[in-house]
Amino acid sequence: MTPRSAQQNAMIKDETREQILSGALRVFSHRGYAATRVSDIAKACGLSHGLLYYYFQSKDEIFTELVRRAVESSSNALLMAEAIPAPAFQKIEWITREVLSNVMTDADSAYYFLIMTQTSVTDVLPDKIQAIMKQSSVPFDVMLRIVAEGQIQDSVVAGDVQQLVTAYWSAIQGIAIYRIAFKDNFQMPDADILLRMLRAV
Amino acid sequence: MTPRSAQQNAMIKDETREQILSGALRVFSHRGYAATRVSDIAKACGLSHGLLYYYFQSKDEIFTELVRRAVESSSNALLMAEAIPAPAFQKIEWITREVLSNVMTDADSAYYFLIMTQTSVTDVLPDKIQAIMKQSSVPFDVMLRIVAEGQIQDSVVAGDVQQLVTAYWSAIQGIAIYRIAFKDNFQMPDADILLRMLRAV
DNA sequence: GTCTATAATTTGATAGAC
DNA sequence: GTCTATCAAATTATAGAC
Repeated sequence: MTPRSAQQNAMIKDETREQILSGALRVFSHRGYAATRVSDIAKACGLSHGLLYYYFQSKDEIFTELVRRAVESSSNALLMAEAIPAPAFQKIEWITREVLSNVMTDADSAYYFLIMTQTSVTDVLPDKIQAIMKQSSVPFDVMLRIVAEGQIQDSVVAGDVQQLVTAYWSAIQGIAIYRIAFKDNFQMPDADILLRMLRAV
Repeated sequence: MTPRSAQQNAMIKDETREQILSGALRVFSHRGYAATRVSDIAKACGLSHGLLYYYFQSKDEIFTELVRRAVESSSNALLMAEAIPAPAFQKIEWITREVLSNVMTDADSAYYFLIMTQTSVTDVLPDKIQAIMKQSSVPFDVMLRIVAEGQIQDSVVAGDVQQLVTAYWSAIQGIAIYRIAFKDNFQMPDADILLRMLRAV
């Protein structure tokens, strides 16, 4: 048997790392940070308890990486939508359909939503995570700007912008959670139902 | 000092029991079932660790009682609204304003929502609780009936009833969670914003 | 009724064999 | 790279003093 090259080793290491993060996402999202045991994660990704500590320094570090990715990806998605050269309401439509479609077809997408929700509610979390969570308002802030823009363009209904976005974004998050809770019995609402909250009459 | 009467003792016992449940609701809702330590609850209600076991047989039993109350109160509220002798959309309006008002002014109300959400998502829970949770679809089912009634009366927009209620109820739950996450920075959306999802045009 | 002390388990994390 | 064995700390639940 020829020895593995350094490159091959690096690839294996990378894959296993992702494998751990994937299993951890599933477990953390369903049980929350504190309730998740390291051995639960190990079992979920079919690896030994000890091996996780070869890839990550602690349970904290695994969770932190997941929260970091959740914040990063949702922020990027919203900032990208904002940059689309189109009328405000078209941006809102695009975001809504994109998010709902992701939540429906990609389980991880819904899990990331759930992790963010849990993290925002829980009072006991490592400091590092608290710091990352402070950037978690980016998606909400982007929505505030787009909705305000839509009101100027008369495509979004009049009313308090903060209230409109709170209702809209709460619904998005609520749907992601419902999708996980109901599993196969879940029926995804059409984007138009949500858009009625914002669309000008 | 005169000895306490049996009646006085019973009152104290009842009050302390409620005190425990009140503290437990706050802690469980913020940390989830498994992450909540019995000593956390004891600290939250200013009682000793051991005393909780005088009132409840286990951590399970405390949580079970809270879930039972959450299911019961939300079911009762919705069933009561359904029984109001009024057009369907007026029932929906009443429910929406009532729930949002409660979530805003009564912290416990929002905590109950959060417990229900967590419980519906988590995969590892005592069997007893799983059984209670099966009744948790009552509010959703009531909404299904009222919305269908509203469509017949042409006061609710056309469309798949399941989808409409999923969007509406997800938004309600999402708002309750957001209210807890944002605390004093939260601005409650006006009920009309949510009602636009359902109102006929 | 309420507390403190403690027993039995379980957990996060480490060490060392392969 | 991956596993098993093990430690120190924390947790649920109980026992017994007041």
